[in-house]
Amino acid sequence: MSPQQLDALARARHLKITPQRRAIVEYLASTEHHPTPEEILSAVNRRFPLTSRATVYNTLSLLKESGLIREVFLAGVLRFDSNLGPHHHFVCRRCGRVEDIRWEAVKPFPVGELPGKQVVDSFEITLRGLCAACRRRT
Amino acid sequence: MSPQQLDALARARHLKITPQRRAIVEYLASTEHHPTPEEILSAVNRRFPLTSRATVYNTLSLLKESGLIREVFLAGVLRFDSNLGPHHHFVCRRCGRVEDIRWEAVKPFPVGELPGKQVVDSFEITLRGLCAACRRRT
DNA sequence: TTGATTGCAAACGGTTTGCATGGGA
DNA sequence: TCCCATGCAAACCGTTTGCAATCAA
Repeated sequence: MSPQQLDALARARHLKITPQRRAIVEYLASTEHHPTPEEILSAVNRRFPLTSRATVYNTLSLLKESGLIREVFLAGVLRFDSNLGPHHHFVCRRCGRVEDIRWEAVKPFPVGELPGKQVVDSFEITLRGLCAACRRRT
Repeated sequence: MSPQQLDALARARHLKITPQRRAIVEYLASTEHHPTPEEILSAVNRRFPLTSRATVYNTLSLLKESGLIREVFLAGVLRFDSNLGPHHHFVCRRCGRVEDIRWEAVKPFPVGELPGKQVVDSFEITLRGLCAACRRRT
């Protein structure tokens, strides 16, 4: 997701580009870390100190509904991911850090029908273990 | 997990077997559905109408710490799974139903080191789509 | 100008905690 | 008897909502 996409979205849906929205979008686009709403709030307020929690939540759900970011629940925590390409997630069981894992690093699972007649249209793999930094620290 | 395991746990850790704990364990052992704490509370209270929310949460964390049940967050909802064997989960995007998927139904992912030097010790696959019942109802 | 967006604060829902009572071992 | 376990209610935490004030278009 990029700030230009925000402009396009604003034009398409007659939305306003406020400083708050711009700051949130820029922050999300700048990090590969998967921030929680609270982290987004404090990151944004470091630059533009008058954004409220409600605005952060509003903007996040707007971006999510427009498909510019993805919502991901990892270990019971709500996070937002601006990497829209297919990838998996790695969660460090020591420090809680979340990292993206290249799609090709994991054998693909064929989307389709399961033995129980369910139709699978998407799936996600969450890997758990120790991140490189925590391994060194062991 | 079985009621006998509860007895063994009680003896090993000097814990008491109360009617509430017994009811919770029996309910968990009886269902393949992945109940939330609230569902467990009302199921248990249908039989033994004086179990409090706090007792349900206490007992669940006790069982979890003893390894008799597994905690699983699916779509932001806390659920408990008494199926301890390796398996995956399917979440129906229409009705929210959660089903176990046989481990062998999905190609295994080799646990080990990733390109980014993370060490993976476990992983979970969450499949999303339509369950058999919702497919028919479409 | 005007309606979308904002900040604030209250409400909310699920989970946790503190504490006095009660009941297994 | 002695604590462990319980019920209750309050506290807590992240998320949502209602509303009057504000500001981008």
